[in-house]
Amino acid sequence: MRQVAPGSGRKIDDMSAESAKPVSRQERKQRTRQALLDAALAQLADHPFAVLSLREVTKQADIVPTAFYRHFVSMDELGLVLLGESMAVLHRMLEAARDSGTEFDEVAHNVVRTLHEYTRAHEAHFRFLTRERHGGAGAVPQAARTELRMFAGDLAVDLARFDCLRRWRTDDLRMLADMIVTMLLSTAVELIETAPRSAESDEQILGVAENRLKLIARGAEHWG
Amino acid sequence: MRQVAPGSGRKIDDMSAESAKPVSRQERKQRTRQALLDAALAQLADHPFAVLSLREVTKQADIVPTAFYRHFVSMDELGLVLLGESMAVLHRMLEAARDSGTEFDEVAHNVVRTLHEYTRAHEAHFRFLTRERHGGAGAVPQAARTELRMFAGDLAVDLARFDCLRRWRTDDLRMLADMIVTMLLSTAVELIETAPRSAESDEQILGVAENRLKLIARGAEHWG
DNA sequence: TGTACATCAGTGAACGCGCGTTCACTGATGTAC
DNA sequence: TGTACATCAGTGAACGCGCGTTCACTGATGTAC
Repeated sequence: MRQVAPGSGRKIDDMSAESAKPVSRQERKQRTRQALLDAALAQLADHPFAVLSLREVTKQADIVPTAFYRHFVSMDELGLVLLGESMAVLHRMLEAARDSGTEFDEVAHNVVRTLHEYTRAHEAHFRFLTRERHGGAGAVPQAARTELRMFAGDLAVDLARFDCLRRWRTDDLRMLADMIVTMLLSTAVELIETAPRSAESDEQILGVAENRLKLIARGAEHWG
Repeated sequence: MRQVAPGSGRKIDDMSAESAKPVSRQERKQRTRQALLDAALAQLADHPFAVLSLREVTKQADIVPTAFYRHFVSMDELGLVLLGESMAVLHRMLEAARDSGTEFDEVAHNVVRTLHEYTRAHEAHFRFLTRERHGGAGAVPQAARTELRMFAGDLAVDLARFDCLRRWRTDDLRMLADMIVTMLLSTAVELIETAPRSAESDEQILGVAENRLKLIARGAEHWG
């Protein structure tokens, strides 16, 4: 991110296709901002957010610590942006899984495949969400809990559309949605943290996850 | 913890019953050690373990920072001792819940009551466990995950004794045990974090938890 | 198109602070005689 | 029981380090004419 004569410091990926040479100031700023977010996300693989250091994040984003404040007023603000990104991923996943069937078992199968795809595409975000969910009293963990609670609410609305859940009490739907969210997130973390990574171990984890969903579905069918 | 002439600095609880005045050196040491553990646990209410500071912990235990090393070689060692305490609580709870019935619904009811009792008696330990479970790459979170995995294994063995689970595959029993452990721990955290605290809100949370267990039970009955 | 000025992302020195850890010490407790 | 010595939990000064944040600055980009 050092200032250089235009073009002289261009990175490899700037060369691709029709890469316009005149990188505008706001484009540069946007890139640095993204570099900060990426650097933070990378460090969150191993540590809770509360332990991140502004200096480490800026070092990894290749700017000087003080330049951080050109982009965020505090680490908490950056954390809340990451949370927004993570929740957007989750909502897109829910969108993708919607209408993936009418039979519970069919839905379970498809949901688990969708989860697999989204988890692999956004590992860091999934890890971040599960970690911060239990992360304590900071602004980020609190917001994460609120967001996930709202997300479970959205899911409950979707669940209400299933025939056998149509007449359930709202509380019970919430309970069901909470269980499913928790289960999906722990499956995501299992996928991410299992090493060595292989198609076989992924399939095994997905199989277990599908069974958990089906078990919940059986329970729901014989409820009340 | 300042050194004082014998008896001159006695605390109120030293006065109780037949409190022997001659507090031996090893008794004093044991008390300081416990004070350190308690201080750490108190701070863990709001923060992940990774963020605790030796200086804060010793301040709250009323000793000088350097005296910490008379009791533990590092904060990690202290954290692992806390983990041991927490797992002991969990195992005692499992023990107390064992043989609490033969019918699933009866067991669900009793288990949830036992959980309530143990959670209230050991709030900090329950919170510590759920937090560190997702806490990252440190020694304490890793050990917490290992311990909880083993605990789920123990629970799976107990589950195998139920008539309708007798013939389940080991994998499926593990899956069931994992779900139950996760569910019980999140119920504990809900109990702890819900404010304001009241008998009504506790009952509501316990009711939902009981339903979740029963739903899982229904699923298990109609499995395979 | 060329020139003069404004903007502002990134710089680097400096600050005060809390951190973990070292070390030589103190003085009450414990023990040997 | 009394005395001389050993033990060792807790002390306090000192260290070097990384932290978040302030500030005046630089110089390429952007704009007005």
